[in-house]
Amino acid sequence: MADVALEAGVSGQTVSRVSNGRSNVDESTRERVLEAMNRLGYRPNSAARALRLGRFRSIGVIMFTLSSFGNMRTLDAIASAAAAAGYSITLIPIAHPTRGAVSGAFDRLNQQAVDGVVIVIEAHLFDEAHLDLPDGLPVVVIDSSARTRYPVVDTDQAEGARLATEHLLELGHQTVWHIAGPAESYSAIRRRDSWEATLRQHGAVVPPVLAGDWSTDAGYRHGLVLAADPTVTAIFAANDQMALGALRALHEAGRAVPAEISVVGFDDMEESASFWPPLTTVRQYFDKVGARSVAALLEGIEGDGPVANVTVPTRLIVRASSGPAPAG
Amino acid sequence: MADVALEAGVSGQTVSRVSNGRSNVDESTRERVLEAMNRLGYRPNSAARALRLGRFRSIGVIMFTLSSFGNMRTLDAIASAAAAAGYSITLIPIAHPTRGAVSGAFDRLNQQAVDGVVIVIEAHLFDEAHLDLPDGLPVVVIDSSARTRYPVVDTDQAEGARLATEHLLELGHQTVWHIAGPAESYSAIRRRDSWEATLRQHGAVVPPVLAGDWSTDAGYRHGLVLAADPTVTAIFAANDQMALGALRALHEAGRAVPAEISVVGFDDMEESASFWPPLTTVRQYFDKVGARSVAALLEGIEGDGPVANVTVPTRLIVRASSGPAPAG
DNA sequence: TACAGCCATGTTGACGTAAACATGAAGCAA
DNA sequence: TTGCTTCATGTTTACGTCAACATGGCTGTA
Repeated sequence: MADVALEAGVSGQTVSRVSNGRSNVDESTRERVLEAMNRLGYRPNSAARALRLGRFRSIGVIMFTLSSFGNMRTLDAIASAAAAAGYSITLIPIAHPTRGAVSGAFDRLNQQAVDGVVIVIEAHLFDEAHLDLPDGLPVVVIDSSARTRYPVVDTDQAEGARLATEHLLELGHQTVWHIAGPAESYSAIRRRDSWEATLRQHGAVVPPVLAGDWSTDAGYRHGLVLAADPTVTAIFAANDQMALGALRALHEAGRAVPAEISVVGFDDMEESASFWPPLTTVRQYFDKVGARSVAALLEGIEGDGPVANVTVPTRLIVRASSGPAPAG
Repeated sequence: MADVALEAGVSGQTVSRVSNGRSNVDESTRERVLEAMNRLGYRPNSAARALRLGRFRSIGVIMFTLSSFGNMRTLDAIASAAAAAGYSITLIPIAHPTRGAVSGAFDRLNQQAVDGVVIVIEAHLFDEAHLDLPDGLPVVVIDSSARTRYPVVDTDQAEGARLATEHLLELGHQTVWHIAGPAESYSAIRRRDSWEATLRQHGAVVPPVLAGDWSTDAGYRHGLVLAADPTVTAIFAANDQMALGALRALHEAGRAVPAEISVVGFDDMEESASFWPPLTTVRQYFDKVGARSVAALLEGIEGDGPVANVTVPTRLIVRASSGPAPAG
């Protein structure tokens, strides 16, 4: 900065004013300074600026696997929203979801230069009592328990599961089998609970829950079992990947979809419309979740009032994998 | 820091030494300082540290869509490798891949607090002449032209396409049709070129290239056309999503896979093994690409010598979607 | 002319840290 | 004992920026 000031024949303060777009600088001076900046390739030092201002203009995002469809879309939306607000994203991945790793990540976070944090951890794995985020650091949680002391932004899991289950019941199926997500996942639990509640509400028998782990393999394994059971006519998988695995199992077993068995997923991945048959599923608006969480966080950072929770609705996308229950 | 120093009855410098784990501090003093830190909830200020050291311990990642399978896996690997080296990741997304947006991202980058940058932009969209990264800022490019002045880490696209094409030729197919990626993508071009070269090398006819855009829709559209052509017996799609779209088109047209037509993809997404039929494909090791690019970048940041390019091999994963050419 | 008010610009200092140098005590060999 | 080394710790300073205050020229009015 001093070099620029020298080059332009002004003081450092004037350079600072120009670089921050302040109005009280003479036009000719401003141009001289800008030219000097270009000539010298001046870049404001963000560390010094952050030190001075006490703000980093950066948002931390804590995530487990990036490799899940939903997390990725959410991250994308968070990044876009943050960029639009002039914030950058600092990614804090947690490779192995052990409690120790989570604590470690939070410790590292304390050292990070962030003004706020979005936590995208769906599991019970972090015990809030044990993680001490710096006081006053705004936090927003995505896809977790509502029992946290931080604001929560989340998809309406219960509504989505209800839509899927009712869709199948309305097609005339006696009941709906459920391939669930892992027991540690809040969203998996909420989908399962809502599936069960919807069945009861409609007076349908509640079959045993099939525990999965979001993977195609889990869907495949349970799909093989279900395919062998002639009484099964409708399956609701807790995500599209498990639905895909189930579809494969049904194909291998020679069961027709949807003529003999209907399958419904959850997520609406880009590929789901091209599965064979194209998958009926519950669409989640991850982009909206991401955008809303950033908005909430920014309110926490720049605003003053308390931040409200946000629930994002879902939508049932009906495709060829679900159809009327077979006669008889 | 001053408070901690006062509380522990030492100088700020000693606090600094403790906080950096230096060895030349008496054990009793160290404990006293650590205790004071805990009592006061002291967190080192990363901005001040960065200002003093001129290092941020952060790596910038510039990406187009996060929502592509490969990018996501790569980002995951980059994040893990960076975390292992004590670096954090600053994500710089480019929402709309126009040239202006790219330049904007680079401008923003200049303001960012990063020690190096990984560029994951596969298209020609950025003209190096026009983007002025700060001199001396280490850069590694993933999945781009080898004509950049920066080190490149990339999957061996040509080898992968050759493996796929030869696999089909060896199964007795007269030739192989290709659903290509977008013309702006370097990796798409390399796969196409290698496909073509392999066909020629084996004396096979080279059918017209079918231009796609990575999407399942593109695969579906071209798949419908190919399904209607009785001479087509083998399809090599430039990625798994287009292969999935093609599979759907073939199903709809009632063409048997692989009895009548074989299909091979590229990427090996997690879902590909569960497609119907399970997809033969070329596996890319995105995690390796990510890890290597971070290693290369760190060498550029912390090392001194020139950084070499890295090529990561691929592997053909044979599944049920490819089989011998139909007789006659 | 005199004085107030405004505006562009300059000067000073502080943000929190760590490198460089300084100090002083303890240990050890001649 | 003397002189030299080693090691823990303290002091000073600079990193680059920007807020706060200071300065000085210009304009307009009484």
